[in-house]
Amino acid sequence: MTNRPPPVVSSLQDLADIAGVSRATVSRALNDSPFVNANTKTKLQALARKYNYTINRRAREFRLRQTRVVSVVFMLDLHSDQHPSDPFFLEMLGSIADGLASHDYDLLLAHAPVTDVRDLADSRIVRHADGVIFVGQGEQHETLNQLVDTGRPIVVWGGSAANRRYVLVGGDNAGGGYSATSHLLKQGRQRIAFFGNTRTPENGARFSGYQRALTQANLKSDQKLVVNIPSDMQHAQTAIENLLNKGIDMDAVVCTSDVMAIAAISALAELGVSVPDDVAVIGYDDIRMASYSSPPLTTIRQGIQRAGGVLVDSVLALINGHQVESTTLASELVIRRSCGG
Amino acid sequence: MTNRPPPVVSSLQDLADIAGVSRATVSRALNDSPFVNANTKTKLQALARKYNYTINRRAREFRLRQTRVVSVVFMLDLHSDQHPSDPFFLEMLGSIADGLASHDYDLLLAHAPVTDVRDLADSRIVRHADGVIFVGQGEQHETLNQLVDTGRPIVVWGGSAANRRYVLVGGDNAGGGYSATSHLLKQGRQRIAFFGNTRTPENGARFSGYQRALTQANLKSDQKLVVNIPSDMQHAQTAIENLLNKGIDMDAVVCTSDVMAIAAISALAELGVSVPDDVAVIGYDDIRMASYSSPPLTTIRQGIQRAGGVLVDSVLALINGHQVESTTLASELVIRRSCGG
DNA sequence: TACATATTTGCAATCGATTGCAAAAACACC
DNA sequence: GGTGTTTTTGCAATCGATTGCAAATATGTA
Repeated sequence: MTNRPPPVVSSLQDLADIAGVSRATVSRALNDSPFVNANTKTKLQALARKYNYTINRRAREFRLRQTRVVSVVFMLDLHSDQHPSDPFFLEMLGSIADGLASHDYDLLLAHAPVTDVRDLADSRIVRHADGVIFVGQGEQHETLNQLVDTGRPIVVWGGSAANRRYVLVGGDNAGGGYSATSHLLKQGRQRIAFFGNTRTPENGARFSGYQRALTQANLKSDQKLVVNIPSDMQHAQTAIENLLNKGIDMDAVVCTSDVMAIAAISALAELGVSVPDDVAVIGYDDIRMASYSSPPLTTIRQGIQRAGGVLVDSVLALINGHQVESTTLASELVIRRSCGG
Repeated sequence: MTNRPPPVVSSLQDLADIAGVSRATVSRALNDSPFVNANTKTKLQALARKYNYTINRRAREFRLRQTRVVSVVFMLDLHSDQHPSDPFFLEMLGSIADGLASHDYDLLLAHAPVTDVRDLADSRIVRHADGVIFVGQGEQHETLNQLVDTGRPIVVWGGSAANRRYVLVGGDNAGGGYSATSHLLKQGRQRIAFFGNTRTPENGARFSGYQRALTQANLKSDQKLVVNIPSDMQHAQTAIENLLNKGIDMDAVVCTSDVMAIAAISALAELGVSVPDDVAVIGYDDIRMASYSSPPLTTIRQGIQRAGGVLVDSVLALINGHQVESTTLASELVIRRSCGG
């Protein structure tokens, strides 16, 4: 087929030589500049396709001093020594990846838990990216505030917190906590436990919703039922075991994540407590597995798919120097069998 | 504290000017070259720290024509329209991320399902990275073979397949399928179903192990019990419903992933079938949730943590021009309640 | 045709780090 | 001090794309 010895085209100059124009013109043509004759432009673009040439990204980024990379940092709970294994992260990551890809940005995945702003600001995660998306605030609210002062475009998924200076995207956590709890109350549950690390803004808000629902039902929250633990499976399991061992009366649990709820249900079942008959359990996030667990999980749906898009749009807007407002996405109660649905 | 007006140090030249040497010397000093006087070297390194200067990665990569980036591509099942939500992916990703980070490489996450090699070879995923790790082969064995011919360093997590030319890292799938099945047989189960897409090399091997165990027990595999479906929750659920609706006799299910097993258990429970009393279920991967589901899941453990390290070491060795052997990691049966263990 | 104006194109500097080669400095030894 | 080695350092070219400015070409008008 191809009997022409294929010249190696590895730079604008090569293509310019073939076309008999200057590399400046080729550069402009491929970047769709208005200062190039329309015919020339089409011809050069066709030529680039023909020789399977694409602009050298490294050279371009070097010259333009940009990276076209956005870092994604998952804020791990420092009190939980586990690697992230919550599918919520994966679903969020997928949704962010899609959003970035559709804008031709790359996604740099950060791994390390974050403690010090200085370290962070100097790190590759931040320096080597045009912007950063943080998923969750952990207990690093103030760190994030300081980071925004360095002028870096950053966007955070999480809950609202006092004196916030960074752009926030998040669900309606107070509303979610409220509707979860009041749903259980409507079912006649009275002794409702709350599992989660309330020091994070997201969970703090969910907890306040939980309390509001109790107050509204003329119930007082019982400190013995409020279990302040990292949102992972191990802690949820242990918490159930502790409550049952101590013989604390309880007929429902509100968890701040679906994986906690799933682990709680398993722990209850292992100890012979029936879900939902004896104890109802409700999760948070509506990860895909929520509808496939045993029993299927009642939960608060956060629009994870939409979240990724909003996070990406926000960070790209910041990168392009625009003003960006924080966003709150609606949360929605999804009723399934785990609370007697 | 700092009363000296802080000079902005943004290039080797700036630092060289301050130190009164040439930028060549600074470059060599910061790269720990042996051709620099030890004193000079320490002095310059201290200076760099003091002025909070780090080498401009973009410039360096441009000059060196490397990226220090490794792409990770999750091979999605083309017959499954779902985004990845299997925690196996997340755990694998975390383990790869750690491995790369410890070698100072970045992780570029690829999103799109892959069909055509040409597209892939031209894509940013491949061009913009020094190497690529594929997680799973899907049904793209031949595509991967062709891609390796382009001379790119690629490493694949998966199962062995005929005429393979790429470097493979994987578990002992035939062994895993065999030990899962023979464990069930030892428990007296006779009508054992198999769920999974056997067209992928990994699952093909697991299926062959399943068959070998049956043959060894003088049982013939029943086509009605072999359900060829993508390894996701939706399909597993539907498969259970179909089998039960058709009244097909069965007392156990071997699944090619834990999420399938979890969904199968849920579907069975919803239809009033007890696990493990009526039907035993066994999964694959030993994701963290396996031990927290209801009932806890018997499964085949793949050393996911170790896998990431091996994948990373292999791809970096390829990038550095070394010869690399394929690796098979041991698989291990983990017995929990879901099969009566 | 001559001149003014608008469109296109090319020249050449630039981004910051690396490295082959040559020059300079340090050292060794007589 | 002179000469030969070995260590250090500096010079300057290079990677590939972008862009301000000037030059060239095309177009319009009298």
